[in-house]
Amino acid sequence: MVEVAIADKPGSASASSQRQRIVAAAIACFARSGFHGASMQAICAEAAMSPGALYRYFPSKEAIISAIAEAEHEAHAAFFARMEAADDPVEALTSIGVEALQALLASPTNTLQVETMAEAIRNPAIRAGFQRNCDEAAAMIVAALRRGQANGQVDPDLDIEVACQLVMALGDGLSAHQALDSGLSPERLRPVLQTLLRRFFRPPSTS
Amino acid sequence: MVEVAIADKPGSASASSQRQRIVAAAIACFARSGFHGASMQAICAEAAMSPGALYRYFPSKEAIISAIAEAEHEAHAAFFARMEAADDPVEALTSIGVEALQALLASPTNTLQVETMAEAIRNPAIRAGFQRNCDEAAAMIVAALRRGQANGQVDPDLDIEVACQLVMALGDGLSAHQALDSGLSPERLRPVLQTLLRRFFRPPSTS
DNA sequence: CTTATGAGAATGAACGTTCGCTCTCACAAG
DNA sequence: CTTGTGAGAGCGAACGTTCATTCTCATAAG
Repeated sequence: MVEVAIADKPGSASASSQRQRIVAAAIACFARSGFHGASMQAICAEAAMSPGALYRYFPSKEAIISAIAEAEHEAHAAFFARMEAADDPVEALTSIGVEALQALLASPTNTLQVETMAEAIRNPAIRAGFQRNCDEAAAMIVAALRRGQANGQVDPDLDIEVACQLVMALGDGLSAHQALDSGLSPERLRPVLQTLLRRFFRPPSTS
Repeated sequence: MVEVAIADKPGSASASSQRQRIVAAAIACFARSGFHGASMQAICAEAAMSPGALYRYFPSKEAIISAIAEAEHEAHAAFFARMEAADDPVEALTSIGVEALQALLASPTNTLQVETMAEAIRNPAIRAGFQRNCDEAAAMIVAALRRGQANGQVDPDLDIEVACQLVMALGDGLSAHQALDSGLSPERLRPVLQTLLRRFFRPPSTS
């Protein structure tokens, strides 16, 4: 599924491409059965690889989980980095939210979001990654909203930090609900989400 | 922790009180280690009961999980039932949201919310319960908001069903975030949440 | 030959669950 | 009152399975 572009070592199959093969297989298995429900044997089968070979590239199951969480972190970061360049933070939040949800719909990682959160509650390594993720995203969103306040695009009386937490919680909640069922199509969601964000963040009409 | 009020059978300890003892112990263990991380031995130890005794009251681990999910369902239903009697659906949503979050903070079930969602992705029985829960809550919220529209308390142009999904996702996201880190105190949250819900749902000011 | 790579059986621990036994106690018989 | 009985409740060792991980050995490349 995921192919590597650059060669790593002149060996038959580069080490990093083997790792990526394992990660892709693990994502498929974890999405199917959860972190604890998927066995290493199943991951080995999915990757067409023996346990001995797999353990040459990852020291433990947890290391694979961490690698996946790290990859998710980078994907998230890419989304939120767009907040930095946005002219209008409110419209940017809407677009990013809808697009992230659309991307999730077409990805095998959609169920892993909830899985990762559940794992983060108990696994300190995952938890640390999750919080770092949250903190980085929050920093970008808060900064963008503060800029918006300075530009008159965002209500200056809002408690921006709490508002940011609310918006991030909304995003995670939406991704969870969407992984579960929710015949909620992005097309139908978009205008309502846009209304919510605009009314929430825009300065009360004094015109 | 949980005491039974009505006698069940003239036996020394009533069957239903034993079940409640097991459920309470299981909640503690699941909150500590997750559904799959907690062993039956650990639940037995927490309940001060042997495996043989425990299996007299529950046929399997999954049955305990289902019983907990069912109990959560009833707790949720109690919250959302208040929507029916509310004069103002927007203010009711705010109060219910803050109170539910406060109740969660003081309860051992706070981390179970995420756990249950993760389990619902894969376990059909849990999933069915979760969806039933969602559907019932959505029905009440939608009905209340429709009444609000008729009374001029809610923007008549809103897509109420989608708006309801958004609000429920927000609630689940908040409970998840609060189980994970929660520098978010209910006192600080309340006014911001109130602002969000009011601005989202109220008719745009035409006064 | 040396070294990196992989296969796959083996390992020991831990799991959910079961089973046979013991204990307790209400109650009837003597 | 004492004794016998039967059933419900509980105990905890043991079972079979599955898991993550490791070990040994074969193979291919340099």
